[in-house]
Amino acid sequence: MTETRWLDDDEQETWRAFLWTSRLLGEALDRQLQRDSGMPHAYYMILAMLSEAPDRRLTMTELAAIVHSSPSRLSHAVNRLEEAGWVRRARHETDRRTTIAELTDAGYAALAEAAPGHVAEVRRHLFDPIDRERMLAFRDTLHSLLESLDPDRRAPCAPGEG
Amino acid sequence: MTETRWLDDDEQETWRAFLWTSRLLGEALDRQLQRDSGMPHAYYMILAMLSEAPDRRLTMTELAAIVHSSPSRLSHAVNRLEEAGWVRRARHETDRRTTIAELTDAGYAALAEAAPGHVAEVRRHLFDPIDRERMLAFRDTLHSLLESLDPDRRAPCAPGEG
DNA sequence: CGGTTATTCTTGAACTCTCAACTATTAGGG
DNA sequence: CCCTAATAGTTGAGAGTTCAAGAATAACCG
Repeated sequence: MTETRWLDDDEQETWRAFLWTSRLLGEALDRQLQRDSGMPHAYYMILAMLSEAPDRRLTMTELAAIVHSSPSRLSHAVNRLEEAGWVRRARHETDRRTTIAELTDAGYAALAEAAPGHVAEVRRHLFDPIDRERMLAFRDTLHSLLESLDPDRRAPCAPGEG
Repeated sequence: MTETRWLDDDEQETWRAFLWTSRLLGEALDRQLQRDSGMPHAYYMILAMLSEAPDRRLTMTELAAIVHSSPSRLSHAVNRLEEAGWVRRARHETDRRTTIAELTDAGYAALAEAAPGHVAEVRRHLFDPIDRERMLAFRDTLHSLLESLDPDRRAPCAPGEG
């Protein structure tokens, strides 16, 4: 046990600003999606990532890595999404352990309908308030943080339509 | 309804980087606190904010604003914290509607014991990976976002020992 | 004053997430 | 080959959050 090095004032302010920003932004997006499309943001993300995959199919493990979810969380979520008719489970051809999650047409339609409102909300809260230069610096900093948080680089931040 | 303006590649990358960063960081902190101190981060924050208040007391409304919580969430949380003996509810002198939440000595002790490990985790994930210059730029960007997300500026990011 | 409105806080139900435990299947090593 | 270990996924219980509803009190205002 070494002596604790406390946060100085600048660090304190940075940390709390990050905390409130991610909290408020997350809540704003959850509220908008829940209200307008009846799904939480985590579920939207699952549909979005599936929609970008080849044949709109991914194994549970692949999907969990992409949306940064625990296996358990994803399994529960897919249960709900299946009940809603937006996702379907299928068997893997050769490995009988693995389950494949597949976006249904209804799921694609729900995603397509939800997307505009969601993107507008992201733009309003995340991109309207800052100019492009600051956005790019912000992105670089986030990538540095991610590298430390997720050393295995499981998940891409690359483009799609989410 | 106007035509949707989708996110371009840089925006997409920025948005996802922010999403995963806040998700992973939040989960890391929750896990550390839950494991080492038996409380989720939201509860730690409540104790921390109370500890910085005059007499370690705040009304529920004040506290909710400071920790960016809904009244309901805070009420449930204080129920648990009261069961744990870390917080006590008291009456307001003149306004019988308002409840005052007060940090107990046991609560202060729990906070003091949890703090070093928590701060270490914040430092490890948030400050070790980036230098001071980028941290300050990061902070400024977050403040811009906060201004849009929280126009009433309800909550301070100013220093304390949280 | 008296009635409406706003504020403060709490509750219960529904839902999501976490964690630990568990099943089933495949891969590895003597 | 067989036994162990690793991988893939699911489940149930417990805990936290959200939302809508409601109770109590205070403030407003004609």
